[in-house]
Amino acid sequence: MRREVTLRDVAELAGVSSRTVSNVVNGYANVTERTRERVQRAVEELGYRPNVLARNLAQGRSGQIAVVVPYLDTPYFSELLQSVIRAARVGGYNVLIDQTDGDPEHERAFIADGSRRLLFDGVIFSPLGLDQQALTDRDPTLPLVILGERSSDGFFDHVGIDDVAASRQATEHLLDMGRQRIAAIGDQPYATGEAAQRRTRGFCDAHKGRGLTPQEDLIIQTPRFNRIDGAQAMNHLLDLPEPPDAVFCYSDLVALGAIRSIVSRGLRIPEDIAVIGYDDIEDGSYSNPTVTTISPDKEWIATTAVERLLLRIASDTPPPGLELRAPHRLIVRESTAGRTPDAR
Amino acid sequence: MRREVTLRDVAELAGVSSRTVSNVVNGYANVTERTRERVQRAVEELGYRPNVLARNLAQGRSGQIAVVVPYLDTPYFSELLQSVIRAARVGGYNVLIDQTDGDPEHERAFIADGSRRLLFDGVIFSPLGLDQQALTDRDPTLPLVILGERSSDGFFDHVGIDDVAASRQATEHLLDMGRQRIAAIGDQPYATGEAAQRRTRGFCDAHKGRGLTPQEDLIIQTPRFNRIDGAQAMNHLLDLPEPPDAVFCYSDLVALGAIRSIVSRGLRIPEDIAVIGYDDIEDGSYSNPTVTTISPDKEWIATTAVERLLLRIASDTPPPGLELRAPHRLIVRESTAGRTPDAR
DNA sequence: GTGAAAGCGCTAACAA
DNA sequence: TTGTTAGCGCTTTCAC
Repeated sequence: MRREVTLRDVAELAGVSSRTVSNVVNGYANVTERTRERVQRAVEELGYRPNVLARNLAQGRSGQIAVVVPYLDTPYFSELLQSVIRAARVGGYNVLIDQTDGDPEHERAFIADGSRRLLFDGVIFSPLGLDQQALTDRDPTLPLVILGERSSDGFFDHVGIDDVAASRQATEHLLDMGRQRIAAIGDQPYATGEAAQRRTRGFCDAHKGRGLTPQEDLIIQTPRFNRIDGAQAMNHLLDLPEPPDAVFCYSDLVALGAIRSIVSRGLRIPEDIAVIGYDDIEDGSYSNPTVTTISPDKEWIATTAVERLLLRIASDTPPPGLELRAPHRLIVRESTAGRTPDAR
Repeated sequence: MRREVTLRDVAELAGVSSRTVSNVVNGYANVTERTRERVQRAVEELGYRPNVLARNLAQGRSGQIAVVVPYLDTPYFSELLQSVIRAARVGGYNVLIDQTDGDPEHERAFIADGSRRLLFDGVIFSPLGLDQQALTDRDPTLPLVILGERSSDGFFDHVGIDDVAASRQATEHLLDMGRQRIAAIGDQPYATGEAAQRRTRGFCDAHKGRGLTPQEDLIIQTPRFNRIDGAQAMNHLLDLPEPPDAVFCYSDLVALGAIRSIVSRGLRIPEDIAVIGYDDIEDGSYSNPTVTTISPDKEWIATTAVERLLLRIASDTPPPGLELRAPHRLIVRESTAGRTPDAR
């Protein structure tokens, strides 16, 4: 490759020191208009462009943040990432994205004392395979914001909606529609299933709040929150001697899978079975039927996460870890309300 | 931040030169077993970890590749990205992802002589707003692989399926089902719509091959390939005095939008109107009805793109730009074949 | 097989 | 306001 034009070359041509050129290039400090112009001209004449790698080393920062999610092709994450990238760009940061496939080792590599540490100035992380303990054993110098699962240990920020309240609200909506046998799909009663457990709790709370008892056998566990999980769980439910008349799904993908199963059997939604989802992904507003769902404010989550992370990066004494509650709301669509006469 | 442990510190403790430590750390060259061990111990004792930033500068490479797509939340891209990340990881590369929102300026910034040039060793790029000309005015030193749209100018590789053939095949499938009035949704008759135009060509070729003439007024243009575009275009078609009995959609999202419109009007798929899509995204196999589609081999595309890019990065004399044809196949589902008796 | 030392190109403390 | 210069921490040529 051709020899690169360096700061020194520019300095020489412009007849100034490299320090001055650096100042001009970075828009720093006080530089005489005359000098600035002279430098500018030299820059253009030589086609100089700063070497990011050198700058990174000298500054000890990379100008990049990493966003780590379990699966990129989960619509919830890809929709969220979109907003994260935009927010980071505004803050002058590039975004390095990685997916972990939920592999604990891979996840740990990101937040532990690793050789990649300096590659990013901070990490926004949506863990899946790591339990709370593993989150605590991390590089303490790494600015970190956690999304979704888990809760803050006081040393990082955590951004997410109130799962318990949201799930309770979803379940109450089904109860309000007069449903009697409500199933839940997505429970994960083990260390890494915190988020799922919070949803189950909300589900039970809603029942208890009305003096009802949730039926154990209608709470179905799934390893993940994908379409296939929803389809399988729903098939199981439909095979019961007395199938449910409503289902609360822990994600919209699960709901879409469940809907597929229901429709395949020739049953009607919501007449025979009402379905509600979680996440408000775009698919849910175009499917047949469209899906009633809990809609977390993704824009708020993304913006807040980036904001807090940049703050952490900028501070030399790390701010206290916050528990940040994103707004959410219930969006009622066909899967519980039925087709409205003039739907289009 | 605490003072970092450097190579020199390790060398001092181990009583060797920094050169030797570097050799050990990188698994280079010939180092005596004894020396290696001594160094290894020092590394552990001090908790040394190499500084990626310094290494990058010294080597003049970043160990990162960028993947640039128009929209991250388009399932086709997020599914593809997933495979790209995996393939890159195997090759020892990190993936920096960016989305351009189809903005030509933003796109140009990535392939032009920019200050971010050194941040990635190569780029896999799926352009949307740039025409062929703009692609040619790029940093000639940048290893580049283009996905999807456009064709190679001989200086970069292009990976994609044969759009004309695939579209022809899709259309012929509809003709084979006895459809008479076939519409096409997604044409883009302007400079940046090459891919769309190739699909339109295939659509027309299929008709001509059977001695038929495609009807101009059934070829609908859309600005993008999203659900909303499909829904709107379909509504328009349904308002025609004589609506089509089949639609070829230029993406699965368009198909899903179209399906939504059709179902909303109480029409049946495929009895009244058959629908075929393009891309084979997961949604299409869980929707009601499931979507017949053209399925590009995404794994092949991702693997090949990464492979070629790494090859380009490694070569000092750039290899010739190749036009690489990914395999594709037609997947027949309910939107053209109807519900099979024992569907589940 | 190992050591010495010269970069890589930029930033920023210190001086002038 | 501008110049001088010492790093940033690693790689790598060249000599031993």
